[in-house]
This record gives sequence, C-alpha cells and structure tokens, in this order.
Amino acid sequence: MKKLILIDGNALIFRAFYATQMRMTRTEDNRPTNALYLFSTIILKLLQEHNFDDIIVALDSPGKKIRHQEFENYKANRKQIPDELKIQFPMIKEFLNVANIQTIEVEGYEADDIIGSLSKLAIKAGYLTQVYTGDRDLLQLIDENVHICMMHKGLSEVEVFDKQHLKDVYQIEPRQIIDVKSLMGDASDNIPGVRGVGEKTAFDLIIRYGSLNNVYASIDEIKGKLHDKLLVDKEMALLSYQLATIDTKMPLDFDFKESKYVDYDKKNMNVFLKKYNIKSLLKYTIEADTNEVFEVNVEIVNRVSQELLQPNTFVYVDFAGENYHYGQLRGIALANATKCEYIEKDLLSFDLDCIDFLSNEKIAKQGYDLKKSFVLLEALQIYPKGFDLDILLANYLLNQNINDDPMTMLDMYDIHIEPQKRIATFEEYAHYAGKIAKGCYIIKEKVLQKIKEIDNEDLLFKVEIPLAMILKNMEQRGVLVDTVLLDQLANEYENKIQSIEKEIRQLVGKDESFNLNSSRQLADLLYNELHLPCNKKMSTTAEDLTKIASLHPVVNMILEYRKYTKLLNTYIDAFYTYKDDTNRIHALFNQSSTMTGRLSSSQPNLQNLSVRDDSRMIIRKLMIAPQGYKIISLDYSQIELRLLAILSKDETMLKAFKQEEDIHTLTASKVFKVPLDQVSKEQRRIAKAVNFGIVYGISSWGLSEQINVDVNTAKNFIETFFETFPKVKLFLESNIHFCKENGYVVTMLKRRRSVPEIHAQMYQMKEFGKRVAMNTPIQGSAADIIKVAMIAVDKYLQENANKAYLICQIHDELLFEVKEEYANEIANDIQKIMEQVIDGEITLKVNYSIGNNWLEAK
DNA sequence: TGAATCACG
DNA sequence: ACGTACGTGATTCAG
Repeated sequence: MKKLILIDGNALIFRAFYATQMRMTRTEDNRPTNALYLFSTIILKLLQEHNFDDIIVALDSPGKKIRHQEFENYKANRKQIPDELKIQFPMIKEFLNVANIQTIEVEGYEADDIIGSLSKLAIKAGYLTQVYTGDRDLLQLIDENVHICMMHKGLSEVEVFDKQHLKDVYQIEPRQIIDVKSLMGDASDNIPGVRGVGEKTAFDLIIRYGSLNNVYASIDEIKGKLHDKLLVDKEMALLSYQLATIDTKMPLDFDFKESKYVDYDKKNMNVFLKKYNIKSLLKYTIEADTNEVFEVNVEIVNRVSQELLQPNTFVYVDFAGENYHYGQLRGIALANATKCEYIEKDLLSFDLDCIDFLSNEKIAKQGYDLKKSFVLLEALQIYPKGFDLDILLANYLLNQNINDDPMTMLDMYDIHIEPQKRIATFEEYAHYAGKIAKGCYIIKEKVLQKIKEIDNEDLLFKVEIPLAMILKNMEQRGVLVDTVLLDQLANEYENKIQSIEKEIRQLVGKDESFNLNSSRQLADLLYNELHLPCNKKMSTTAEDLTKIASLHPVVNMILEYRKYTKLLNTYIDAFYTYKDDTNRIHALFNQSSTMTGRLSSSQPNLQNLSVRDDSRMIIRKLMIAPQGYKIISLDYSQIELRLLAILSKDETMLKAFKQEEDIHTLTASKVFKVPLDQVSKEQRRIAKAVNFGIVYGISSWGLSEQINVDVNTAKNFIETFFETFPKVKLFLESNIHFCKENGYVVTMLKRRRSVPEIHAQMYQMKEFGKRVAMNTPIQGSAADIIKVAMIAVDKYLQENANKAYLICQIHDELLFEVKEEYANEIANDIQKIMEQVIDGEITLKVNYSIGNNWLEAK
C-alpha cells in the first residue's frame, strides 16, 4: 500500500519555535533560526528514517479564515505571532522547497481543514496516511487508513494513534473527539465549550452518553451543578461542535502526482544549510563526500609510458594560477582504463614521444577546458591536435550550474575527490591532477551518452568545441592598448578625483575619517545630517542621487567622484594590470559560465566598457588597431526582438522587421495609439522599455518601476502590446507551459537550461522561473546565433589568411583587427556572413563601422 | 563573504 | 500576503 505522510506544518513550526526559544540560534547576520533549525532537523530525520511514497506539508494561509464568519471570536484569543517567528516562515518555506517537499495552503482555510480534506482524498487514492501533528483535534480524522502521529514534548517522541489505540487511551471513537471538545472547549482556539467542564468531565460524559446530542437528550439523568452548567451553555456547546469539526470536504483538486517524493539535491541542501548557519545538519548533505573518496594510483614519471600515448587517453593540463595567459602549467596528467601518470612541465618539454602524441591529429584524445589547456601547452611550444572532446563544455551543456572546477563536475558523477590543500606538495597536486584525469576518463562515456540523450551532439561538436578554438586564438591575440592615452587618462583621473574629493570634504566639513566610497557613510551624511529627502531605504544609487541633485551642490560632486573613481579603478587600473609587454590585453572569454549560453568576459571584463556618454566612452579609445590596421565593429541590430518575431512567427512584428521599420516606434504607435510619424521621443523611450520588458519576461510591476508610471498604466501598455502582437503572447505562454511540463527550456540550437524554480512552492521563485522560461529561449538563441556566426566568420578569415583577426565579442557585436587595405571589403563580407547565419522569412541585420580605435568604430 | 554600486548586452 | 524585470563582472565596504 502506498504511504503518504501529511504534516501539520503550522503545529510543527509553533512547537519548534517555543521548544527552542531559550536556546535561540541565529544566522550570521543575526536573524533568528531556532524554529527553522528544529523544523529542519525533524523533517530531515523523518525523510531519512521513514519509508513513504508521498509527503505533503499543510500550512495555514495568511488572511481571513472562513471559520471567522461562523464565530467572530474564533481564535481572537490566539496570541500574535512573535516577530522572531514571523520572519522564519519564509525560511521554512525555502527549506521545504529545497527539500523537494510539496506544500499546500489554501486561502481561507486552516491547515486542519486541508489535512482533513486531503486525508479523505488520500483514502480514495488508496493511500495509508500518517498525519504528523501536535494537535489532539486531529484525532477525529482517524480512519482505517488514516493514522495520527501525535508529537510529544521535544517532538522526539511520536505516539501513533489508530482506532484501537484511541480506544485504549481515551475509550472513544474518532468522531467523538468533536463531542468532547465541544464540551471542554479550547482556550487556544477560542472554542468556548461549557464553562466549568474540563477534560475529565467531558470525556466521562461522552464515554457514558456517546455524543453531545445524547448528553442533552439525557440531560435529566445528569444531576447537580453539572446539569445546570450544561443547560446554561447549551448554545455555546452546539456552536463549539461546529467550530471543533474539521472540514473534510474542502473543494480541493489535488493531484497526488505533485506529492511523489524524490530525494532532495544534497548540494542545494548544503548551500541552504550553510546560508542559515545550520551546521549540525550538514551531516545530511556532505555524507556523500565523505563516504567514498576516489583514490587512484598516480605515478609521477619522467617520461609518459607508451601505454598512455594511445587513442582515447584523457589529458588533464594542471594549472593553478589565476590567468592562464600569464602563468605556466605545472604539468599534465594522463589517464586511461589501466594507467594514470603525471609529468611535470620541464620534463614534458623533453618527452618527445608525449609531445608527438599530444600534437598528433590522428590520435584522438580528450581533455578538460581545451581553450585553457591549449594556451598553456602552446606556451611551451607544444601544439596540441586531435582533441575531440572537451568534457568541460560537454558538461556545461548538461548543467549550466557548474563552475569550471573539475572536482565539482566529478562530484556530480559520484566521483568524490578530496579538495586540494591550500599549500600542497608537488606529490599532492600531481596526485590531485591524476585523480581528475582518471575521473574524467571514467565519466567520459556517461557524459557523451547524456549529450546524445538531449540531442546536443551538434551543439557540442559543431558549435561549442570549434568555438573554443576560435576563442583561444582571440584571447591569444588580445587587444592592443594605447599606452600614451592610458597614462594621460590615469593622470587626469587621479587629479580630478583628488580635487573633487578635497572640494567635497571642504563643503561638508569631513576629514579623512569619512570614507567617500562607503555608501553607508554617504547615506548617513546625505539623509541624516543634510536631511535631503529620500524615499526608499536611503539608497545612494546614481539614479536616486540625480533626483536630489538640485537640492545640494555636494550631490553632483559625489556623482562626479563616483564616475572618475569607477573609470580609474575598474578600467584604467585593470588595463595596467593585464597588459603584457607588447601592450596587449588577453582578457578571458569564458565559455561555461552563463546560464543562457552567452559568453562572459573577465580579467578584465571587455564586455562592459563604458559607452553611455562622451566622458565615459573615451575608455574605448584605449583599444586601438596597430599600425597599418583598422578596428572594425559589426553588431546585430535588435537581435533579440528580431528573434522574438522569428520564434513567435507574429505577423505584425515580422512585417515590421521586413519593412525595416523601427520596432520601438512601432510599439509606441500601437501602445499610445498615435500614427507612426507622430510618435514622440518620450513615447519611443517608453515603448523601448516595454519591448525590453517583454524580452525579460514582463511583469506590470517591473515595467511600472522602470518607466515611472503606476502599475495599471504599465498593465495597459503590456495588454496593448499583446493585442498588437498576439503571437508573441502565445509564444511566451507556450514557453512557460513547456517549462512546466519538462522542467527546462530550449534555445534554437537545442541548448537546454533547466528551470527548477518553475516547480517551486515559493511565489517569487516560481515567478522567477516563469521569467526565465520566457527570456532564456530568446537570449540563449541570440547567443547561439552569434556563436554560429563566429564559426562561419572564422572559416572565412582562414580562407583570407592574415588579413583580419577577431579580437572581441560583446554578445551581439564582434570586433576585428583588420589590415587597412582590406577593411572595407572584409567588413562587407563579414556583414553578409553574419546576416546569413539563419535563413528564414526575415534575415538578421548587421551594422558595421570602421575606425582606428574602438571608440571610432562604434 | 554578501550587499551595494555601476559598467555592459 | 507576498516582492519582482533577463544575463553578466569588478570594486568597495563592513562584518
């Protein structure tokens, strides 16, 4: 028989709170967690120690109770929930979510009623139900297949009540609990009962007469004071009967598919417990790590043995530095089914057999992070070839939630390697690298099988892996920096910052102890000392400061100060840090770091150089073309909206793009109901925000915040948008639907992103899941397209060798260094290639420009 | 280490 | 009754 565990959530939460109030536990930022702590302890223990098929936690929903209507005093006596407990409810919900436990709350009903109704449904569905509660009321629900597990004291002891046990203990039938309660009342639930009748008398009466009605039918048999008491409060007793009766016929349409229990993700639970500082429960989550540690016999060799210089050996390049363009590998580890060896880099340089093996195109081999591996090997004049799998990229397609740490990747395949010590000996890190190589060798087929299962072979082998090589070349070439201008700007900004800082300190009378960079201190100054008006939580964002700039001269000075410190600290300094002796910057373009399939850039980030206004944009002038070259920039115009049109097949939107109309103006004309040629600048600006909002997975509240209108106006904009582009609405809805059905969404190239949030219990999480479901197919498809474009362009550049080089990608834009004499021709060709990566009803549009530096090429 | 802030698509 | 736009990375403060 299937077994269902049904938990009276609120009863458990309250008990957990009051039981541990004296030894309060807290998060590091001092939020109380005692109820969360004990609640989690009980649930995790229950999950581990009990066999069951389904589990549900029933919760009270906030708001007016239907029972209030029956008796206005109902629960009026109930104490206010202490604040210390109140703030733990969201944490507990988050816990249940992480624990994969279905929760149920229904507006207007209490947990009791939900449990009552659910237990009846469970009987029909063929379950044996165990209800965990601390509330004796629920004993009335006992049935052949419904047992009540009464939690006592520290909640460690559980007394299981079935019909027989109830009879043994109280000598009554389940339904008679209601009769007893209607006589004795319940102070905490504010059920009045009969004054002067307590537990003992109530039970005696019901045991003797069987029911409340029979008590009154036989009232003449009862003598003395009790007789009078019963008569005086007869009405109260009858009302109490109603109040004490748990509703078992709520209109619930619950599908038990929802409550099937699947084990929670230990990793997520680990993160959760750490977040709330619940150390004592970590044993439930790291058990997997400590259980079985992966051990391999790693031989440290002077020459790699022939057995390993064979097809399908896994090669792991061992590197520990921050940036592989500026550091050297320590060595490489090689593994196959029978052997695992590590060779240090200086010895590798002399191991010609191994070098031949690595460079032999005809011997297939596999690696982890080929981009990084190749850069490191090439620095030793070893030019690897024949690598047909990058297991990092493969794994990235399976799960974007990875960081690029091979240990955590292997963890997911139940290969648990002990983390490396911070200070390790040569033997220790060689051993570690060996284990990774061996682990990767072992999981290789499994990973490929999974790639096949989700039909991602083309994406992996025709897009991501070739792209890795293109990115490698791009990073290696780097971007040339104008050092003369760099020095000049550095000087200028330093001076500016100094003088602004001095002025500010003079103006507000603050010495060095006041830290201008501290937003807290700044907020204190502006809002508490200078009493400038603030709405929200004393925010000092540029946006909010601009609003109050006219009220005090210091505000604009702060904005200037912020601007120049930002430019100096984030950009100028970074360029000094990362430029090599040829004045080139080799930023990283990370291929496995985003959830959507985009690239990201770091060390330094070249994808967020200022563009907003002239004074900031000058940063881009630092990226220059060498003598005899030009910089060309090509960018996709409105790629995400164009994709939205293509993917949704919305006729109006497709037509607009076909006719090269301005999409923001079109939206404005529809939303504001004015002719196309009468759209004002302001209207276009708002329409642009609406269009973006659609791509981000719109909410009327979000849009209203963005464009500073009330929620209803924003709502109207959205509705008009959807009326204008009805298929866009259908498309977005179908994405949500698909996501709910499958738990993931896909892009044009079948790239998957799993969206566990879509099944979350917590409202905000679920809403986030929906927005992700709407946005990722668009943003991710745009990422797919530029990747394909980069591959096509690379092919073209190889055919036109040494004329142009890709140097940067900024999501929808590609930058090239190109020989001056070919600049126009090549820009034209690349434009065509980029535009034609997809063929359909409408083509993509690419704009380009040419200049001596990045600023000019924009 | 996380929050705040600011830079980009 | 909630608390919200999507995707990134770098710097700085404060605990």
